[in-house]
Amino acid sequence: MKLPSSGKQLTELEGAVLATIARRGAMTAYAIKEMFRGSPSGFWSGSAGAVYPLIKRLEARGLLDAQAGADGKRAKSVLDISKAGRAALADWIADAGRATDMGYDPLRTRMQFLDLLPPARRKRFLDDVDDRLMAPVMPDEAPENWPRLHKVWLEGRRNWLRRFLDRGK
Amino acid sequence: MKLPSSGKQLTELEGAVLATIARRGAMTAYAIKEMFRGSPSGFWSGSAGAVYPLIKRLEARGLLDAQAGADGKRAKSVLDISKAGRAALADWIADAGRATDMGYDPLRTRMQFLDLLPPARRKRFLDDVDDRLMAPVMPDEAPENWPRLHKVWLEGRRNWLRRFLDRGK
DNA sequence: CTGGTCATGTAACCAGTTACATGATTAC
DNA sequence: GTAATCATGTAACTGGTTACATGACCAG
Repeated sequence: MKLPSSGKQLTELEGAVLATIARRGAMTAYAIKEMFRGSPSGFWSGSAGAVYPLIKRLEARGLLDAQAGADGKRAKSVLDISKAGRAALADWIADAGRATDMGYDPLRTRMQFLDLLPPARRKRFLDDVDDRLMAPVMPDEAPENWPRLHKVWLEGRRNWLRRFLDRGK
Repeated sequence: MKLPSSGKQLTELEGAVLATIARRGAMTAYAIKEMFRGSPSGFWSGSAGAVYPLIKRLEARGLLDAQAGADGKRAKSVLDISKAGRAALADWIADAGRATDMGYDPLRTRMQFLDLLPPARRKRFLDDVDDRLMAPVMPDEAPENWPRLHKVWLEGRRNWLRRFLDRGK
């Protein structure tokens, strides 16, 4: 009704997959799956049941080109982003509306209801959270620019938490 | 296999609903639905198709008590949190593991792939995001403590964005 | 020749979504 | 009496999840 662009917009996972291929160059579905499995977010599990159907979808929409890659001798299909794929990707990234959506933040959600915990338990919880935010959880095989972003993100998160708690007196 | 507690853990929406009832006191499913419809997060739409089945689930698990409230004369069922519900709620809030999960952050995801945008478009995007983060989007009927949290959250977000961009040189 | 990794997939399930439907009550 | 809101639901769909299955290839 209000989307004059192509059919429907990419999901977050679809966009991220497309972006990964755009950056890394042609790769197999398996390689993509493995990259997401190693991501620091528990939100994307990189499960086969998500990735393979997703690839099929993107292919069907003409956003991915698959050529049968006889790299050693094993049959595998190597995926690359198409022209249309790049356009769709740019639209997905540059979508400021979606970018500024609040998203899904389990810490924020819980902070909202902190007062429902008895004080002792609340303190234990906050200490625990603080410890975990301090831990430099950095999976080895993360994409190159993840670590920096992740680090800055964690810092921001600690600052936010502190600020919120301080202002609450 | 590793959860000695009761059956299964609450989803984020289930936890938030339980918490809302705990804070507000007994209310109808409709009232809950309306509260979530007005939330600043596009993530929770407060759709009937989500809320009503969810209520049934919580009731069936004994976390909610429903009494038929003949308030005027209209038949409606007024929901209140049970003893077991309070316990489950506390466990859900105090779950530091889930609280420190990265969650689902459309801005973070896109920042990761900023370099894939042509410079001009990147600049437009970032300006647009900045504007939107400045806008004091404050729905009228938010729960009392949302506004403050939301404000601090937006501030933190702007700081993070700036820090990330600065450090990128 | 055996176990790990590459590679691709499917089936059953789950918790959401949109869209629709129904009816009672209330405000004007 | 009529339109908005209160109140509750259902049906069809979607994009994930876990768990399972299959087979080729490679290193020891």
